[in-house]
Amino acid sequence: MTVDRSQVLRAAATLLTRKATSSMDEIAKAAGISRATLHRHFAGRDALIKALEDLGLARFEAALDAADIDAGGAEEALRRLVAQIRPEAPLLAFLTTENQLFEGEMHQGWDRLDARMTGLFQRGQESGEFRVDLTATWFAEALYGLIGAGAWAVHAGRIAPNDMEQMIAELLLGGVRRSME
Amino acid sequence: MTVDRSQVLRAAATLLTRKATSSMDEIAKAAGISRATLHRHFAGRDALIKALEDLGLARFEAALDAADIDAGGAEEALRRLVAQIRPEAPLLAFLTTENQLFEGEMHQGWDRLDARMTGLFQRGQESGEFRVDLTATWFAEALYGLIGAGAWAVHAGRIAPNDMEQMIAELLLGGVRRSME
DNA sequence: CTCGTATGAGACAACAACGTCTCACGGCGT
DNA sequence: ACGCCGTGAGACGTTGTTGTCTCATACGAG
Repeated sequence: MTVDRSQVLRAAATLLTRKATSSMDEIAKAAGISRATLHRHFAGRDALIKALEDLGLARFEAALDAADIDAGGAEEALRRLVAQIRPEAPLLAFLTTENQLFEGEMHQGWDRLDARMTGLFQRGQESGEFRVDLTATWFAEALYGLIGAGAWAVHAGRIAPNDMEQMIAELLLGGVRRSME
Repeated sequence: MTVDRSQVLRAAATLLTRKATSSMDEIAKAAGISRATLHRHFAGRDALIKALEDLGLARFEAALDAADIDAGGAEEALRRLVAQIRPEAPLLAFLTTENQLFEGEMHQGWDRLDARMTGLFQRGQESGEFRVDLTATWFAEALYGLIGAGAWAVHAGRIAPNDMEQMIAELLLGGVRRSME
């Protein structure tokens, strides 16, 4: 009976990613609850967005922890990270596309997140696994972009949900070009 | 004196990418014109979005033409395409992130555009330049995502504007992994 | 069973944004 | 110099959304 806040937030993220101007009423319908209940859980639209950001950051941090990104090879660590991110893709896609969040004061959590992400790629560069002619910062941004692209492609039916993880990891790691074996 | 429509649309795209809920007044300010003038050129918000979509599609088509994507190697064709896309990145980033456009009836032009994009990657796959364990459709979606990521990274000051072209092309082609020479 | 709690449905005023209008200003061509 | 657009500024009514409220209902715990 009691509303699952995170489930509501996921539904909101999915809807807002497609249509950022959705009204609270549309969000409530998408979440399968009434507008009154939505307002009981989130004071207003701003509070909803904020909760969305907090949840997304928490899930991203959790994915980084669960992937144990400091262990083993950087490539394998990255694969584990993408695997952990997969179920949270719609949520994270919203965060990375809604730059509105950064207009005011950027959420402090992003700094830490970016640092961990960049650190992973830097580790790969230092170990010789990753190329050094592109910046680790760009690698992190590219991963964000590919998560969004993957979530959209799945939503649009262009790729199978189960393939998303591999599609993102393989493209990010190896690119489009055919490797010479 | 007379307002440059495309310039207004570019400013609108840049603003709307960051904050999709921007009001017409904010858009007008961002474009450096009054709200009245904005309304004189675009009947309403819907018309503005539509014009944005039309312009973006036209620029994308023009980039495909200018890049002469059917000539030479697929890799070089892709590099030429990215080079042509660069100046239009903010506009295209808006289109690919605002999936609101697809809620109703998808703009017919997207079909043709997707077909050309996918065709380029398929050509590369058939010639042996591009890997075949990922789909050409995904390659196209990934490019869209990387354009958005690149535009954002430049806007955020994370990468230099002049580097964006190379960053996108190199990552898309070769990925993160260091190649064995 | 009974109570407490959470929800859905709907009404309500307040507010922000929209779309339209008018009027005055300024540059530009004739 | 004159007239002509195109623009900026602002006022206006209208619409849609928001946030809050009340009331009835349904579920679960004790």
